Parts: sequence; C-alpha cells; structure tokens
Amino acid sequence: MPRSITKEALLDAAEAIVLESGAAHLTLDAVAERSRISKGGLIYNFPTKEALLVAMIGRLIENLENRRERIRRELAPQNPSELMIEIKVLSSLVETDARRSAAILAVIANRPDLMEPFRETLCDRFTKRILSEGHPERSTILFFAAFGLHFAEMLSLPFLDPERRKKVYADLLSLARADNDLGSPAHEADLQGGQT
Amino acid sequence: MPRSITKEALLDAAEAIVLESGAAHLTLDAVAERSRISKGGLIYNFPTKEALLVAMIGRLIENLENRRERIRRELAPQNPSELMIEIKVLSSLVETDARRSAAILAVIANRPDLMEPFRETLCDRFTKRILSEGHPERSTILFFAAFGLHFAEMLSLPFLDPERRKKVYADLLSLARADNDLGSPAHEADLQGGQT
DNA sequence: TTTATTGTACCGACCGGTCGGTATTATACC
DNA sequence: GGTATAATACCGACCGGTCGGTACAATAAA
Repeated sequence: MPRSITKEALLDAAEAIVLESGAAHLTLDAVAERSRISKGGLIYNFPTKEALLVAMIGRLIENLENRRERIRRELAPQNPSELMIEIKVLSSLVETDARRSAAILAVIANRPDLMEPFRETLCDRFTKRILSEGHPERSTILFFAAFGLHFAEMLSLPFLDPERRKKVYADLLSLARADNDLGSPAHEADLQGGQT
Repeated sequence: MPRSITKEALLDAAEAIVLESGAAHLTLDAVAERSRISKGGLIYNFPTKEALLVAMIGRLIENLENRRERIRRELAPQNPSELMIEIKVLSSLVETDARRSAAILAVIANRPDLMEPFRETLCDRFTKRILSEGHPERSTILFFAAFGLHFAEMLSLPFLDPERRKKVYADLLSLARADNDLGSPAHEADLQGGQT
C-alpha cells in the first residue's frame, strides 16, 4: 500500500480544486473542507503545503509510469519504438485524466522549483530514448505533436472535438509505427534487449 | 500611444515576478516593489488585480498579433498558408519572448475564467483558418508540433538546445510550405483574394 | 498506557484594496 | 503677470480578511 486512503482523498480534493477554481485557490483549508478531512488531519498527512505539492506531482508521475509500463507490455508483440509508446501513453489519457495533469500548473504556480525533478524525467526520456531511435527529425515532430495535443487538452483548449483528437493520435501512432518498421527491420534484437 | 510608460513598467514587473517566482507570488505589493512604483500608483493604473491580469493577457495577444501581421507581410511574396504563418510566428519567439508567454499561467492560476477570450481567439484561428486549408491531417500534426514546441519552451522544458529547436521549426516550416505549394498550385488567386 | 490520528481554536504574516494626501501641470479668471 | 481651480499621476499608511502553520485536547487502536 504505497499511500493511505486518506492521502489519496486529500490529493483528489487538491486536484479537483485546481481544476475547478485555479491554482490560486488551492489552499490548505480548501483541501481539508473539500475532502471532508479536518485541517489537522491534512497537516498530519502532509506537514507542509510543499509536501502536498510534491505528492501531487509524485502521483502524477506514478500514474504516467504505470500507464507507460502497461502500454509497453501491451505493445510488446509489435516491437514498438519508445516514441510509439509515448504517443500511446498520451493518447490513453482521456479527457478527465488529461485535465488532471493540470495539477502540475498548481505546482508551477506555487513552487516552480519543485518542477525540477519532473523536468528532468521528461527531458531525459525524450533525449536519451526517443532521439536515439532512427530518424530523429521525424520522431521529434511526432513527439511534439503528441505533446502539444496533450497540453492543449490539459488547458482545455477546445481545438479538436474528441473524435478528431482520437483520429490525430491514431495518425501519429501509425506514422511512428511506419518509421519504426521501416527504420530498423534488421536489428529488432537491439531495441528489445538494449537497456542503456 | 496605447499604454503609458508606467503601465508598461508595471506589466514588465508582473511578468518578471511570474517567471522568477511563480504565479502565486504575483501580488500587488510585489509588483509595486519590483517596478519601484508605489502601490497607490499601481492601483491608480490597474484598479484591481483582475485589471492587471487582463492587461497582461492583452499585451501578450497584442504582441502575438503584431508579429503575425509583420510576418504575414514578410511572407506575402511566397503566398503562404495560415499554417506557415503560424509556425513562423511561434518560431520567431526566441527564448525570452517564449518564456514571457508564461504570464498566461498566472492568469490561469488566479482567474481561469479570464482565459476565455484567449481560448476563443486561439481555437478560432486554428479551426477556421488552418483546418480549412488543404490536407487537414498533416496541417494538424504540423500545427500541434509547433504548438508543443512552444509550450515546452514556455515551461522551459529543455528538450532541445536552441540550434536543434531552430532546426525543428525550419523543418516544420518547410513541410508546411511543401504541402502548401503542392496542395494548391492552380488556384493561388483564391488564397490571395479570399477574405472570409 | 502508549501511540496514531483527528478536530478545532488560534497566531502572525501577508493579501487585495481603500483612502487621505502630495506633486505637477494645464487652464481660467482677473 | 499673478493666482485660483482643476485634472492627472502617484504615494504609502492602513484595514478587513485570508493564508500557511501551530498548539493542544479529544478520540481510536494497540
């Protein structure tokens, strides 16, 4: 049990507040009231607001990594590129989950410095894994398209209706798959076994 | 003279605070202190915090639209698509300008509702103009790639070093140009004259 | 009893905003 | 010209209220 029920409820409440009212309204009292847990209970579980913010990013990263591993297993038979996995991860975040990521905005707003670990995780994955695969120019474009799409959703910018968005993610994935199949038909073993 | 020197100084200070310390630290006292204008002076120019936030988005939109018009004039000989213009606009925001856009985060954090006009502007431009041009699937991918790249820069996610980023923007632009040249070689007049 | 957890009253710092006042300049009247 | 009037731009002390955080008594679990 990595986190208690109480902690989860508090984090849920915090996310909900950010979504509904903006990061500026994320106050300890508001979190306590919304979760129907007393302020004392909140402070017991998260001694400072910083601890709460850290836990919020933590849960977000955890959620993303769980998805990624699940999708990695699901796609394994196709011998997928890291880019394909990443696109699948982002597209798997339906509206609700995508908007939950907006909790990051609360962290950026309150304590930009706490973003550092997340920044590193994200960028490392990109540079070390995706860029090192075949055809970095195309991969970069596909990655940023998926990333941009995700951010648009996160800020609920209604560029695209759900069906169209799904279609775009599908397009991105099939383009990535095409690159992957085309780029390295001979050394499948490298991608599978390589663990850098 | 659309805005006074004082107002500009106050908006500069507000942007700087958001960049350095996060939206939560954007307080009236902080803006006054940083701009070395008294709190009274600040309130004289922006009667409420909301007015300050509105002016912040206003200046951002203004800046973007000025760039767009300038770039539209510059590219006019090439008979550019809206997508090309949009990519050029985003790529013209060098690091400093891109990070200044992060002032939007302050608005989202403090008063998400004030984003509405900006949201509409952005999405209208996309759906009405870019999507209506030839080959919407490719345009969508190119647009979101540019958008994602911009957002990454805004949040100073160091995915790419400056040279690489420039290269990606150049790639996006040449792809957009290829689509544009290929898509409508016969009816240039339509794109030029059509004013919907 | 000990320990873990919760509820609540409270504190001082800080927040957005008000208000009485000042400095400067332009205009009006004599 | 000299002086009263007024508009503009700005100043900074202050107010009511909110914030993150503390103190501590009450309760539950062992």
